[in-house]
Amino acid sequence: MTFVTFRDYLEGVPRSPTPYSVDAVVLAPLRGELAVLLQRGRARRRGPWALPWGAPGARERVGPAALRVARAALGGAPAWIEQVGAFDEGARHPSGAALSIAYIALTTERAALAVDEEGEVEWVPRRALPALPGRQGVILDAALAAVRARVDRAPVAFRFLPEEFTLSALQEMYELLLGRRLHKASFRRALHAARLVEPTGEWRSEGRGRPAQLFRYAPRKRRGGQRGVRFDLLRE
Amino acid sequence: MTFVTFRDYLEGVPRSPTPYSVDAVVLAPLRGELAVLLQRGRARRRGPWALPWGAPGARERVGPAALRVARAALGGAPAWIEQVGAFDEGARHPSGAALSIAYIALTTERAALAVDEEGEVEWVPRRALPALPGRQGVILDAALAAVRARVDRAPVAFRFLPEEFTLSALQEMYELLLGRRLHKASFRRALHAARLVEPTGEWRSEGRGRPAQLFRYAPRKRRGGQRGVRFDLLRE
DNA sequence: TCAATAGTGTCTGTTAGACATTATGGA
DNA sequence: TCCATAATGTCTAACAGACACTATTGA
Repeated sequence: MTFVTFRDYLEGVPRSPTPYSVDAVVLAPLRGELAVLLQRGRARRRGPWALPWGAPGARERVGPAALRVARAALGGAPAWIEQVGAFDEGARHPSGAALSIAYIALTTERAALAVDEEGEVEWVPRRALPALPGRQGVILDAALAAVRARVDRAPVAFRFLPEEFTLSALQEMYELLLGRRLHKASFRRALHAARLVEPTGEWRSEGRGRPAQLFRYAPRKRRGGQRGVRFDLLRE
Repeated sequence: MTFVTFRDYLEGVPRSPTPYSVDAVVLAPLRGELAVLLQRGRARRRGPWALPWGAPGARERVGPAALRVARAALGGAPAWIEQVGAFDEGARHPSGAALSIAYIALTTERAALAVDEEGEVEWVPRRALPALPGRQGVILDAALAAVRARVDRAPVAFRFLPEEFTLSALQEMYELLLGRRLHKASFRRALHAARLVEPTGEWRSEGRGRPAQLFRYAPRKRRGGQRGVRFDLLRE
């Protein structure tokens, strides 16, 4: 590996050199698939694709820095942002940082379609994702695994949907995130039992078929704790 | 201003004040409770209690650094170590680092009892935990929450047990981690259905009562995927 | 013998999944 | 009218939890 000069390093990216970078895995549902927002490699970087990243300012905390990076890539605020972890596997980060803090940022399909893909960024469907070089490949894999793992732990699915949504749209989102089909009646039974949504009172007619009632995310306190131990969820 | 080279930058920066610390939440079952290994505050620190922490060396990666910190506190290797995340909340870390990478380290009761508590460290039961000052309080809370969240996702309970264990011991461990009682027959039914353990063929007689068969952790491939969506696990 | 713990069989209420049916719009 | 989608009711197999019972050791 050839080291560039510190001058190049300073001009290249971070204003005050920080020892760690912040990397954002920006996700959205797009045409029935989960898609990741990738950007063209910056100047002097070979790889054509990279995760959006940045370096926190001297007094900037990593959370706000990640939000800033995601906003810059999206051209607007994501609906949700959450840390995945710290990574220092493999070769150094493109920024030269020894350590990289990874975040997942979620947004709606509507916002995803509004992104200017003529610019530096582009939505890449999960199935067509390139193998990102070095550490960013590890981060991307970990982020996608984290989304899947958190689907039934946190209201991740709702972050991908607009304020008001149909139950069919919600079910499709869960199916997309889980990668398998769900049973309609069971899905709705479990959803209502969990008291996670409430009807808005409005109905939406999209093309043919009976109009669907609109719901919003409105979690209520639940009586009783969970039961049993779900050994069937155990993974190595 | 004279620009140094990137190489100088890399060698220079992380040496004296490291920009990030590594903090270990070392956990073990102890006398029927989950306990955390805390250490007396270092020189020039006021707080009587702190999480074991360290600073990664110039070329040391955070994972090995965390293992080193946990080993030093325990006087031996933990059975398991896993990253929780990166934290920069609140006031600076005792080390002066802006960022702290937190790990959970698990070990058995046997190893916990072998720790020299006359030294700098001491096991503190979960119910008696002091409110750690500043960022370490956040890290401790997050680590305990992470353990609870990962119980039925990863074989966390097994990491707290020796190689060979009785099913009663395993159930007690799950009850300790989940904070609630489990039903014996259901527990065993679910456990065997998940094909996670296999009998060693030996039996252990501890005091009175019928001897218990010993098992080891031996996960086997499971047919069929999980069902349903566990909305009852959803948390804000 | 009793006490204590291990391990298993059976019953029952609950529920996930399957299936069927009704409801309501557009073409 | 037919078709497509929404929404819900009913049936059943599977299962979690409760309970009871047997098994096997030490005191």
